[in-house]
Amino acid sequence: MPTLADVAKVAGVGVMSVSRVVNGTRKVSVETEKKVRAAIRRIGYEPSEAAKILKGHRAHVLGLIVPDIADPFFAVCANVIQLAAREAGYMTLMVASDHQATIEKQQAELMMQRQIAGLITVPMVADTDYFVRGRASGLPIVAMDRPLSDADADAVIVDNRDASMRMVEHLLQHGHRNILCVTDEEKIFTRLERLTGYTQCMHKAGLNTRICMVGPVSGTFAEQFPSILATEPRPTAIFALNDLLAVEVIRHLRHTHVKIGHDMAVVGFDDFDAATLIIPRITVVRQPVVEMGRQAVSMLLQRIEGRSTEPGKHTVLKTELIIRESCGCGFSKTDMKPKSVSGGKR
Amino acid sequence: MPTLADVAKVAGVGVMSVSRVVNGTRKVSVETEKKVRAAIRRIGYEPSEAAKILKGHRAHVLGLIVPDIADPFFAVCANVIQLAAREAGYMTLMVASDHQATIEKQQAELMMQRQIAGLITVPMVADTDYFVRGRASGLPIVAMDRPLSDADADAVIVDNRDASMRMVEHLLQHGHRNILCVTDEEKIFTRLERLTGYTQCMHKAGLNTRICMVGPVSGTFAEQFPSILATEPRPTAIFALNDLLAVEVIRHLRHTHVKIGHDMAVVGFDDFDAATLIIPRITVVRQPVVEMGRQAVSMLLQRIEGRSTEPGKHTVLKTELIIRESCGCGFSKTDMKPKSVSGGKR
DNA sequence: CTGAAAGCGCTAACAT
DNA sequence: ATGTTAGCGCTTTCAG
Repeated sequence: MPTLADVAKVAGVGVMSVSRVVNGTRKVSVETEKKVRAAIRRIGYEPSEAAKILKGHRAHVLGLIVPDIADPFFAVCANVIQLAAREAGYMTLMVASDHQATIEKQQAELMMQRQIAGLITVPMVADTDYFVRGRASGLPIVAMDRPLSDADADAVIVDNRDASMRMVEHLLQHGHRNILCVTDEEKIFTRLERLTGYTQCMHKAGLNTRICMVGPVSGTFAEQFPSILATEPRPTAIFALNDLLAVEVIRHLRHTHVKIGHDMAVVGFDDFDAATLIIPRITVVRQPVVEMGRQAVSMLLQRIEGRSTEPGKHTVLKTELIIRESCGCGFSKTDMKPKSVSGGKR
Repeated sequence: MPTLADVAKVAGVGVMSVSRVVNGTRKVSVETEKKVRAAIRRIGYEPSEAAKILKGHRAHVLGLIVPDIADPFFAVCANVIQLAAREAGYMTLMVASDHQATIEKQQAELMMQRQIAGLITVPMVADTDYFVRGRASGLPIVAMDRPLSDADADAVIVDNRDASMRMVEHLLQHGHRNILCVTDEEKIFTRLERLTGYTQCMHKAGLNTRICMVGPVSGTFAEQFPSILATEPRPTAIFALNDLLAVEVIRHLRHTHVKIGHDMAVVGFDDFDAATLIIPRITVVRQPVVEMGRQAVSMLLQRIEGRSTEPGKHTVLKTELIIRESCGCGFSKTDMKPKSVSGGKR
């Protein structure tokens, strides 16, 4: 591993001239530059990031914490983020918090020790102390999918509540009055917002809410659904608050031969591959996953490069209602065309 | 940021005592240790990895290169690997090569510059020069999903050819004689092996092969399928060589109202969520994704910790034929039970 | 415009 | 068992 000093020796100049050429820190005579460049190529010099960090610089590395990399939603996010980071000259230290705030915190601190230039996180709790310490030490942080309570944090989120309301409204227009909302036990921002959207919309229409909570404590959807069906008034539509829940619901419905779209309308939050393979195809709220990732990196880079010093901004991205057939909407020629699913470019 | 020297000063001992306590390098008197530990806690010391790297140590970081993090197969791999790495005290530098050998190489070299302790890669070409340079500099490398031609490389792969043969055999047992194999234009190990398995099995049975290549050059499946159907003998079964291709096939079949399982048997390689949501459910070859990731990390750690110095081993993992209904097999009570999909723990 | 020296935090090697 | 020193590769500072 040749060092800066080696280059200097070969080029016959001082170390600082080499440093200046490499970093373009200051003016250097054309002749010196030529000699240095030649020497660099000749011995194959590559700067040591470790030495720079030791001198107080930050690593050209971004940190990324998501709950689960295997989750299609986060996988697409992670992919975009890593790509954008690479294009900007950064590598990505990526970790799954496994939905645990303790792991999230621990990994965030390890990343800080490594002098990452910035951090993108899908925080498990809105009130993280590592975030405060991070900001204190000047580390830019962008929250994704869920905001941080700290007013100084940038965040990229979507209009969860609004999306939820639009979806429920659509169901109401189909004449549904008893809409079951399926959620899980996680008390996270997105779920809560979506639930609120559902509740508000139902109440505004003068209707009762009906919520099925799925999870280790409450049990699976399959376990709870029979008794839900047995209780009047029977729901005629199901709104699943994320892709995983939608899949669970659909799977159970298929198993029990409840005909989706006929016996029971089914709609979901998050678009997923299977949504267009099933007949009828599932109506969903689509989140702009790719855009979210791009935005997060863009905001982070702004902070890193010191271009922005204002207090934290919340970028709220628009969701899209993808009306297909599972809500009761009829088939249409254009609707039946197989569309490429966003984010699945391969 | 308190340093080792700071701790030494506060504890009233020499720097090396502190270093020894922190790293457990050598015996230290109980008293000194107590003083040091107290001082560390008091001023909140945390070791600087950069300084260690400068001293010639390696970072406690693993590199991971996959073609595409958004691809469900690799997303699950990545998740497992990152988890196993974390459990072993390593962070993971993760990057998508976007199926391009140039990006793979470039990122691998950046990782090496950062002094990663080991690298797991899904190589785009079997013959990478960065790998050679890596080994030369003592960097352990494990290839995943596809082997490297270098005999000294560890690899974790599956029995692609055998799996393919078993699948085709199953189709033959159903009485199919004209089986269409759908593949893509990527000339990668897995695809080639699976194709070979198909071809060998067909030839062994005295049957002709029929291959539909999908890609930018050849065109989409939808474009080619009509003419395939028009040509005698008409295929009665389709074998898609990966999950993405299977989805493309299924989507087109749905669109053209070809009834899967009745008009046309459809089977795939790689299990995917949608496979069990569709009726009939899709018969597939399941790869042990989680096991692959775990194995890769385990092999890498062995090398890193110097426990193994033998030449490269190829670990070949067994695949599993998941017989469902799309191949023509009848429904059975146990088969209909919704199973949890491996790797999707959330 | 260029160079020399000091030092970032750590540990290997050598004292004690 | 413990302390001291030198130096990893780089940049900041100060002198030319």
